[in-house]
Amino acid sequence: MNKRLDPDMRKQQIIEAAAAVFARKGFYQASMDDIVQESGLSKGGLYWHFKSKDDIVTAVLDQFFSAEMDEINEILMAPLSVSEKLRQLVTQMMADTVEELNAYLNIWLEFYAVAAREGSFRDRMLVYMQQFIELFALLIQQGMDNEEFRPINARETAITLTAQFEGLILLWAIDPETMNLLQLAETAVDIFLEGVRKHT
Amino acid sequence: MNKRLDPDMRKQQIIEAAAAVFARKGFYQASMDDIVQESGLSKGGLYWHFKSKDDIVTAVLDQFFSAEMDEINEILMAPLSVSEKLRQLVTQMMADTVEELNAYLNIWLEFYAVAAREGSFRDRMLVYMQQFIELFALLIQQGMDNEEFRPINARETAITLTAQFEGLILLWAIDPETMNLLQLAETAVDIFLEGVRKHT
Amino acid sequence: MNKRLDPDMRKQQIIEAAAAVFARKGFYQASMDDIVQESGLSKGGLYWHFKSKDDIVTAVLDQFFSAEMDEINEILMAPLSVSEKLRQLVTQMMADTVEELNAYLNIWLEFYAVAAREGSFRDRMLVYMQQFIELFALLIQQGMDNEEFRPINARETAITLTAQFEGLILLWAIDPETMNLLQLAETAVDIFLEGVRKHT
Amino acid sequence: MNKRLDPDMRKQQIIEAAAAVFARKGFYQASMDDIVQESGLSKGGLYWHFKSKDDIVTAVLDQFFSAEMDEINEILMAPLSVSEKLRQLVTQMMADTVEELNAYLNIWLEFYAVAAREGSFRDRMLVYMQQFIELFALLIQQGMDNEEFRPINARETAITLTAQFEGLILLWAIDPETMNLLQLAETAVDIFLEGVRKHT
DNA sequence: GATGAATGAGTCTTCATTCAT
DNA sequence: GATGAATGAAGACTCATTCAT
Repeated sequence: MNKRLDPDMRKQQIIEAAAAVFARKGFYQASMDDIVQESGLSKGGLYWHFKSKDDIVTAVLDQFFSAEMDEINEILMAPLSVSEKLRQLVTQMMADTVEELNAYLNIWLEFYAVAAREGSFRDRMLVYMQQFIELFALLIQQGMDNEEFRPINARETAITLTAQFEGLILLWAIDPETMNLLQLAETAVDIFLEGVRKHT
Repeated sequence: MNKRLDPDMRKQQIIEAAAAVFARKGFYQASMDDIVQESGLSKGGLYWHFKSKDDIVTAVLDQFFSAEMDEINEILMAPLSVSEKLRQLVTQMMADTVEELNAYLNIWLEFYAVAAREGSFRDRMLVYMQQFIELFALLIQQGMDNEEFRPINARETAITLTAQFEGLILLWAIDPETMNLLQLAETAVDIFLEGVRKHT
Repeated sequence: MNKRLDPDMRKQQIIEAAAAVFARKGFYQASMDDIVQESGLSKGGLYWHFKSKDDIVTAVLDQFFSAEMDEINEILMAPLSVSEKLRQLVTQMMADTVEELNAYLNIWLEFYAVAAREGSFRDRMLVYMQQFIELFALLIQQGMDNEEFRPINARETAITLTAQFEGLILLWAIDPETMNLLQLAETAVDIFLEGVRKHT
Repeated sequence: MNKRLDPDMRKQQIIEAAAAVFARKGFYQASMDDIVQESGLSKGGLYWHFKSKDDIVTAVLDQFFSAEMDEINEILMAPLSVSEKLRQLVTQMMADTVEELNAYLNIWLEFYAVAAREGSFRDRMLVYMQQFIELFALLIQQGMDNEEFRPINARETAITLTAQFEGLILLWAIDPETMNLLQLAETAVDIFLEGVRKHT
């Protein structure tokens, strides 16, 4: 269709089309033809840039992960108290989820499902999860060092905290009408911070 | 193969076969032929008892839900302090998850993914989630009435708590080797209980 | 369902149900389950009385033929001039077609289609057609003997006449809204009678 | 099998294969696999050019109709008396039927059956029938204007005439051994022309 | 006689992938 | 690089028929 774009831009174009289609239909429900139509390229064109459907799925997810990680890292750099950073993070991430990620939430959920079943996907997921947990663990360790938090196991607590937010997104994805994700997240942070804070 | 079972037992037989197949391959990856093979029945036999593949999926999930709800209800009836009940619940549910539910975890995750995308599934999911949240909310209300807990919004806290456990299961499903689900759950309850307890 | 009817009545019950279903869906579109439902009997019950679906189709058609032949014979016995008999026949048969046969017209048409393709059906059809033509031929011969008609080949003319009416029913079946079958049939007889009448 | 034909030729190739199969087995008895085999294309290839079995059926019939209409139109253009044109038409059409259409007669008959039952097919059939009747009506009107024919209702007579020929084909399709279609058609035209001719 | 659960070959259709152009 | 026609295995589902009860 459009001729001679930079190959990376073509890939990007395909990834975006695929993401839109996957969000609408799920990885396995979506067909290559759907992606063809959404992308405006031809069947052969897709296969020139990606060698299989799984390849496209993987590319979509990688892109998704790195976008999320970038954002988190940025917030963690800010010069705030640990408690404050946690609040920020929550506010920011949930606001993102509600706004722009909304459309891609389905992909997110489906990826958990697929990852739990298939090795190659799981490995990619693990890398991401571990980075995420690592960041939280550092933050928590910092909190203990500060004496903002009481002594706790940093890694376990980090996992717990990650789980808390993934879980909230999960529930909200099922019932966005009744639930206010931002408000719930704030309640969760409040309880968490109260639960780990050092009584003086 | 086997002839003339009680119709309910046949349905049960099919549901179990289907659950096993779904756990292995996922709802959409699994074919009716897979279920045929696993169940030992014929294609037509399956369709005699269930009118479509979706019908089987739904039956598997309903069964799954009601089993879980039964167990939870049982624990909630026990004559314990609210904090103790919460600990019990966690210990019990996570132990279950690790042991018997293990095989069906994949189904669980995939159902979240599908539910976020398709109405009929979502509705079933909502009913379950609401029951679950409701139970937690009651427990928390009880905790406040007891003066075990400080004044908090019971429903929001219940959602938060549900999210915490669903989230933990989610993460653990991806990385069961490194994570100790029971231990993590206990850490989570500790923090939670500390976070909501009334200081005297 | 109902118990112990006379076997012939059971057969009749099945034939009627089948006729209704076939009219609605066609021989091949209709399933045995459709007939089961319409008849109120069970699957096994149907197969007790008829050994196959084709058997039921055949029975429906035989019944259909003999009903039509009876009616025609009756009219031919009446003490009228040949021209008058022809008019009567037409009036009667077309009125029947419009009224009661209406529902079964589809069967009629489909049977032609099947008969043109399959031996066993064709043979049954032939017997009926030949009887029909034979009757017309006799009538026409009578007309010549009477000197109502000019000398013509009785058999060929009979076939021609049969074709005329079958053809009218055919066209009308496709477009019953615009066509008035009775009127058309009268026009056809008029032209025919004028075409064969002896000028004196 | 063959690669890269002109798309229209491919469609034509499929239509011809399908027509052959339908003639042999009927629309509903024929399977897509039969057409695949007859056409030498693959399953996917068929579905690339036609989106469903019904689509193929429709294409076969459209082609069939237009071929027939072309031929008729040609004859009607000839500079002959109306009576002569009618004779020509009959001779030509019946000769065609006997020769080349022979193989496709079954399709013709089955289409009547299906058309009487299903809307989309009926509509296509109606268009064709109306064109056909229209042509005859014009011819008859011409005959009256010429004073070849006595005053009659042109449309009704046209329908009658159409019915006469469709009917003859119908009967002949059931019993081609005993009947001489050409001869019968001539007898029919004779009687018809005598029945409508103006006595001077 | 009658029931309805069970069978399994067969149906139409989809879809990831390939490849001649 | 790109196209889109072609492939064929696989999918969900149907249905005439059988047979234990």
